[in-house]
Amino acid sequence: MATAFEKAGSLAPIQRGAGGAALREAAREVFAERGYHGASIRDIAKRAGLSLSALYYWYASKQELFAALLEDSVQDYFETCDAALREAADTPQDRLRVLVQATVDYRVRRRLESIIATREILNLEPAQANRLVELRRAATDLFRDVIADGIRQGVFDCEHPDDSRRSLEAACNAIADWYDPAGEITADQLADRYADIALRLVGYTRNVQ
Amino acid sequence: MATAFEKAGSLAPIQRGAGGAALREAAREVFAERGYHGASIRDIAKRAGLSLSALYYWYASKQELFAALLEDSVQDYFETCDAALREAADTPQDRLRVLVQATVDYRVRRRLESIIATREILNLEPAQANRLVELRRAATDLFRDVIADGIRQGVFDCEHPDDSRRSLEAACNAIADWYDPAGEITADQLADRYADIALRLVGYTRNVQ
Amino acid sequence: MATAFEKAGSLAPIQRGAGGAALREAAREVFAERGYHGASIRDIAKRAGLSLSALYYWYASKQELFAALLEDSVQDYFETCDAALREAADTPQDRLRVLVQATVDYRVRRRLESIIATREILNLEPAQANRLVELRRAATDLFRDVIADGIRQGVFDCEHPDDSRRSLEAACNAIADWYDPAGEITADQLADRYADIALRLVGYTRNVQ
Amino acid sequence: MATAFEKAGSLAPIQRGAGGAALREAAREVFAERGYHGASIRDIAKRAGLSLSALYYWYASKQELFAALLEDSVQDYFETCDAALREAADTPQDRLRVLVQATVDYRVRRRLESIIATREILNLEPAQANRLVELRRAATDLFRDVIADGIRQGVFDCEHPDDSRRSLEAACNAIADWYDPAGEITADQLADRYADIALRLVGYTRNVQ
DNA sequence: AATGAATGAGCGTTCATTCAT
DNA sequence: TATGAATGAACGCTCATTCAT
Repeated sequence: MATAFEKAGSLAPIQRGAGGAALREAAREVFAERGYHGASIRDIAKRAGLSLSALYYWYASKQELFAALLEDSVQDYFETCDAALREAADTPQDRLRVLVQATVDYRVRRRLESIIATREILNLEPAQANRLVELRRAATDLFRDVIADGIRQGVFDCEHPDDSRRSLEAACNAIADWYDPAGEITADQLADRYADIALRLVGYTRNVQ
Repeated sequence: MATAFEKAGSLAPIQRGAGGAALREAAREVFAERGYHGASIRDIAKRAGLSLSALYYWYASKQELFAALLEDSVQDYFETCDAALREAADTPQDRLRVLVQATVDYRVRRRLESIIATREILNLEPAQANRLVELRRAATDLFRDVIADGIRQGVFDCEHPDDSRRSLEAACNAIADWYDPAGEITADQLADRYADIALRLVGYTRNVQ
Repeated sequence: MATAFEKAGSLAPIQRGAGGAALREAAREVFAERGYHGASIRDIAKRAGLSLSALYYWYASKQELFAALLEDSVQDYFETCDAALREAADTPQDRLRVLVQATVDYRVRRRLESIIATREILNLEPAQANRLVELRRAATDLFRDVIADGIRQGVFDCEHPDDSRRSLEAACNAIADWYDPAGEITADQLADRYADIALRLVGYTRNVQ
Repeated sequence: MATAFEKAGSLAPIQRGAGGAALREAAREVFAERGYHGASIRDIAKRAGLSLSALYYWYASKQELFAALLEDSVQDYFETCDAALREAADTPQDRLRVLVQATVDYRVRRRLESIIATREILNLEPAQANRLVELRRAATDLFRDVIADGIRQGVFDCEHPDDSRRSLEAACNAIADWYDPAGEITADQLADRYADIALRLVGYTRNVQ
């Protein structure tokens, strides 16, 4: 059973050598709360229970810490989508369904990083930003391809597929903004609902009506 | 009958004048490009072609300039929605349609403020933030009410109306992020497409199929 | 008559608008005492009787303040030499004599800058450093040319003119390190003595023996 | 008879060892390149191929490493001068000649330390600085005494012996700034030339003309 | 004899803001 | 209506140094 002290979590004294992980965790929270420019490295270090200079032992700069966070998270998203697709049945409707489920899962599981990545990617320095924009575009392409397949096969009815896709991605992104992990809706339930929403958006008619 | 706009109340009219307008215009751009904390009032004053001190003649602080921008923009949104609703036919499907069209129109017309309001509202000081969150909730209520009406009247088929509404609002918000005013899609075309998307999201079947 | 308060000089409150001059004066002293890296801009601002941020109103950076100091001083030296040569009689011995006198005058008159320029020029950023090295080389060329003339005309007897020149310049440079402006030797006396030293170094025999 | 070196006393011998030697070598270079304050012990440790902490095994502080370097070098200078004087003929002109040759030899052989000692002695803490200033004064006395002897014996003709001495020392010091060990002039050649310069400076006429 | 991890003080710089005119 | 000059607080970061192993 967690003691009050353990619940305080990030305020507990950090074990020697565990500074890097504590900093990443603190950075996640502070960047999500205050944004890149609003977050000071003093805040982050303090929340991690470390001195300011310890941050520079683990990361070369605020920017590098920030980039490590996003890189890790976006990579995770892409791999989550990829894995989901590999196990999906080979119909567009099922592939779209698992893609959305993977996305919702990711938005809930890595809620803070999602918020950061959506809101703050412009604050990455060009080199890193390009890498992540590339990865993000690859994820977008997964959606685009599945939708295009569905239309080609006649199972999706959708005059402006890009609008549907953009709406769908925006809807999924927004989950991170309002979802309450302590609330009553489980991630799985939410994933199912958003999969239904997705099929509506692309005009898949058979199992919705 | 009091409109949603009137219910939300109003502030003293924003001070107008050559310098003030130049500052608001510059602030719009700089806040949108770099975010609240990333934007410095030196940048804003310079872009407005004014001295740093002049900014303090027009606005008491960075925060007030920021708030004025958002306030102005959110009021505009309400007026737009209100006007649209007043002229709409009295069916849920038509009311939802004009609501979405008004929203899209606003997102395109006030693109930069939209981006700012979506991304940076956390940087408002509590008093102002509460006002705007209130206004925003009022906007959300317009959608909620219309959707609830449609369901009650049996013209919308929608198991989780809150999810549909949130998806719809997120989709509309996102337009500001990708829409290119110099591109080929006109705001009216886009508004129509998103009205269709809205009706799909709420399960309005008659004039879509 | 100077009051005790006026003597304290740099500690007196600075008149509004006079910050730039006070900063240059303070920088002169602190850079000379502690070197470029040893001098902190907080020290400089404090000695100038200004806040740290005021320094940044007048100069864009520590480096720029430093460069302004050296630029001004080296320029002064070059002009001093040039002016002296224009009024000198046209014999090598007289030209060398006024050149040395001008140099001694400069080393005494701008003692602190001399120390800084000699010791710290490597701490200038390349662009500025190149400019100053160029100016310095021009001054060195004045010496080189005069000595070469004297040898060609047979009035100087000097097997290794570059060694003589380097020794002479080093001797003059060093004056800034030990000269006490409050001591008994006047700058003019010193200039005469060093002119004699110069003529010995180049082997000018007629009026020395 | 106690030599100047013995009079100045000596410190405990510097600790020797692989790591320590590598550190001193690295420190020599880095201090010479960037000055005391501009050199970081991280740079020094890295150039020595050791960890930062290892530096603290060998030296108690940056200051101690710095002092060890200068101490070592100045002691070397004294031994060089002493040895040279012991083998010199007992005339002022020969004693001055070997003193200058020893000095030039030292400036060339210990070029980097020479630069450091000349430029950075102010950065020594008082205790150490006093010791070295004392040693330096002892060196100056060697010159002063020889010159005074020469004047007393009538072989030097020199109205302001202190100016001659200061010029001579400055000229020798400066060698470290421009001498190129890979160039064409050997240290011995240079030593001869500077010995001639010295005799000119003090007005020794017989074997120069 | 050496290391990886951490610290507190201070660095140069920028920030939003205010003062005097 | 504006400006030029100044401020105190905070920023991201580096410093010499120490601790635990």
